[in-house]
Amino acid sequence: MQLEELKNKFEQFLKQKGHKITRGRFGIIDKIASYGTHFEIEELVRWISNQDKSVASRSTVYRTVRLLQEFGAIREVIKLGNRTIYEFVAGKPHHEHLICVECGTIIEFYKEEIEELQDKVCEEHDFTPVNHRLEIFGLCSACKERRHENRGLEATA
Amino acid sequence: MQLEELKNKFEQFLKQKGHKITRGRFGIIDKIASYGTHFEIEELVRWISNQDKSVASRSTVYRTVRLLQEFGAIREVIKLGNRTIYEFVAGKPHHEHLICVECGTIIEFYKEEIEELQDKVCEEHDFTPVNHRLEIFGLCSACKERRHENRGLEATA
DNA sequence: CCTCCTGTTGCAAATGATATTCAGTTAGCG
DNA sequence: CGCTAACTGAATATCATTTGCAACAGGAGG
Ligand SMILES: [Mn+2]
Ligand SMILES: [Mn+2]
Ligand SMILES: [Zn+2]
Ligand SMILES: [Zn+2]
Repeated sequence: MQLEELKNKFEQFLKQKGHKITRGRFGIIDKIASYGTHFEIEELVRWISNQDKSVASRSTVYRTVRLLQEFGAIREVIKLGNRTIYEFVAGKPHHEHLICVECGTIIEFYKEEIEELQDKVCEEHDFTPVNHRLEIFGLCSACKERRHENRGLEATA
Repeated sequence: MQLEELKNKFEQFLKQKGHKITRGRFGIIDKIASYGTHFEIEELVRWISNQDKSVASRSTVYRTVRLLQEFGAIREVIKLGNRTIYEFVAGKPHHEHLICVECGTIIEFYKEEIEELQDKVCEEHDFTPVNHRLEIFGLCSACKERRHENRGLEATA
């Protein structure tokens, strides 16, 4: 399993920074990995404390998420209003997101051509890209249908 | 000037929603228009209160920015950490942003092909896009140079 | 114009997410 | 082991944004 590999690399990372290898930090990684999808920190905090309060406190979760971001295992993938949605990117290939503003459904996609065009744009502006985020907000097919139905009822009322 | 036209349309918008035409709301529009670039709300609040405290209070600025967003004259264009950068889009054509993480410089760009590819992706997922945001974070040319210089010094130390 | 009703404003206080402080606890080098 | 620096949890602070509320001002109708 590549989760172990990631943990090893994270260990290296911590050592290099003069940080310590602690139970809490690795417990959090396990929790995030088993959570399995996009998550918000508060959501994660609640989930962890429901499962096993001894893993880590809210403060440690926030601190560790930060470390994992620096390390590169976690990305802020969606910023909607004052919510921040993260993703565990262990091994997962890079991708972007479609977000349904009605029901919150998240659809992932990857378009090579878009990536290439971005590089082109950066070159044109002598800009060195480090990372990027493309968010497309709209309605998923289910919500679009639901809206049509409702509109129909209103029209006949 | 198209600012007047925008104000007229905003007036229509307000009436339709059962809202009132007030000095404060239009004063804020003028301030945002004359501010001229991307802005953060707190920044705008400070700027307005430096210029003319009688225009509007912090609360009214927040409330009005919200209205202008609904109306479509303002967009949240950049979300970085816990900062939100807005833009007055009156008449300005749609575009995306390159953001220098070192100095904060913002470069605007527009790539038709990227827009088209996005539409394609949405179709493929039966998703109805409402709006989108593409943020590319990295280093502007000036900051890239500066880094190289520093790296050079460190290397010889 | 005046009146009245409703939406609006400013301020203070509430939120909610995230950061920080600090005192007690551990990791891990020697 | 023993020590010291890093870590942790709980409480507290911060920062942006929102909300409650009492005073106030649009604007429709007279
Ligand atoms: Mn994803
Ligand atoms: Mn812009
Ligand atoms: Zn949906
Ligand atoms: Zn720069």
